[in-house]
Amino acid sequence: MADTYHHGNLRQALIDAGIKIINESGEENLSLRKVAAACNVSHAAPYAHFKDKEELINAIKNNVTERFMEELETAVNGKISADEAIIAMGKTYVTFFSNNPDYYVFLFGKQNITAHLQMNKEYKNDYPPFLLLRRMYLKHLEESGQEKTFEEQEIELIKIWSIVHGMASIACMKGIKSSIDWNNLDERLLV
Amino acid sequence: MADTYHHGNLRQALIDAGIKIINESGEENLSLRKVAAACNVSHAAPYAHFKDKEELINAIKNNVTERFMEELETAVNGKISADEAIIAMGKTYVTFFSNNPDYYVFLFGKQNITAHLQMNKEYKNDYPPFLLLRRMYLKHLEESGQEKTFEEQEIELIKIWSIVHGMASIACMKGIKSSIDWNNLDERLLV
DNA sequence: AATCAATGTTGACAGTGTCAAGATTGGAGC
DNA sequence: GCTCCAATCTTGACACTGTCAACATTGATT
Repeated sequence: MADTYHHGNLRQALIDAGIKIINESGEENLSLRKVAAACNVSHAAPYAHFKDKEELINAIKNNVTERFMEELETAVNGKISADEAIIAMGKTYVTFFSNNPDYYVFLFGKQNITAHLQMNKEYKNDYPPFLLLRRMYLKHLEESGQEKTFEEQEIELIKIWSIVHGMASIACMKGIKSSIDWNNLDERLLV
Repeated sequence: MADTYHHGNLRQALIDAGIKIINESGEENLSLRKVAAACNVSHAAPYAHFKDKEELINAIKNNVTERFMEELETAVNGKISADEAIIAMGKTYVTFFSNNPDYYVFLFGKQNITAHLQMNKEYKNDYPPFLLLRRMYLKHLEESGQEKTFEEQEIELIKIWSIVHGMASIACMKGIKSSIDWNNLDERLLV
């Protein structure tokens, strides 16, 4: 038990402990009771901060997504053209999950992203990485002087994202990461 | 309890019951005890046929993969050129998982495909859909008179597969299925 | 007919998510 | 300072899970 009855910032401590457990032994090893124990707190204490096990997991997802977004934004910053920025995003996307396959499975594994967004209360508008991609894509259209309907834009966006997402998915698999680099990514992203 | 002490073909019955449960209420609702109960059999009976819960799940995966392969092969059969066949495969791939999002999450959700292959004892060589794609791709190279090293082939193959896999992944998400058709799939698959 | 390996049952164990009831606390208002 | 309340945490319980060991039943082989 902790020195004080009240922990201070148990909510964030639970999230951090959860991430640590996932990194060390995978999501299947994450239990509310272990997370609580890691924070020196009784097994039902998390229920003061999270309605569910699911709600804790979503909080962790948001936390990981924030770290991901930081990398994406540094990759995009400094790039002059939108085309460069999109390619850089794609590479960062793939690299990030290559380096953290646990995160990939954790984020996209059990439930699809749409479901994740629905659960997500803090990010009520959209999935942040996707928003960033849309911004860059609109810039790309502008720079290349193309005109597209909203519908066309959305479809093209989803396709670009599908490709990057699929590549990341594959890149996470064992053995592939080392033997492949996505150097002609641009040929496929911007047709 | 069943009429007879010995069930007859409990192994397959367990697999079928497992698939039914997954379709009706998702994988998170699948437990050994429920599967056993669905077969009118005691809670420990599955252990005569599967070492683990994981081993039952892998058996179910193989079963679903077989059904998937049947659709892929009918899609490919009858196509004259390899290019047509590859596009048809891609569309079937996306359509199959659009129609069965539960299967997608189940097959590719928790563990990546490589891990799935390692667990898989019956299909010791490779993942069948990937083998089919490789056959078609080699035919494509032949037909278009291209020469590539083995290394180049493998990389290109993985990239094609990444794209299709990513598209299927996206297509599984709610709302997207209806508003998008991958009609210019060919522009991306065979660069 | 006897025997054995395969198959199925029963009972137990530790671990899980969840809830209800109560204990402890910091802080707002007096 | 004191009271009181809402937030936080503990304790104890419940049903459910995967897994194992010990035992029961069976079909097939010898």
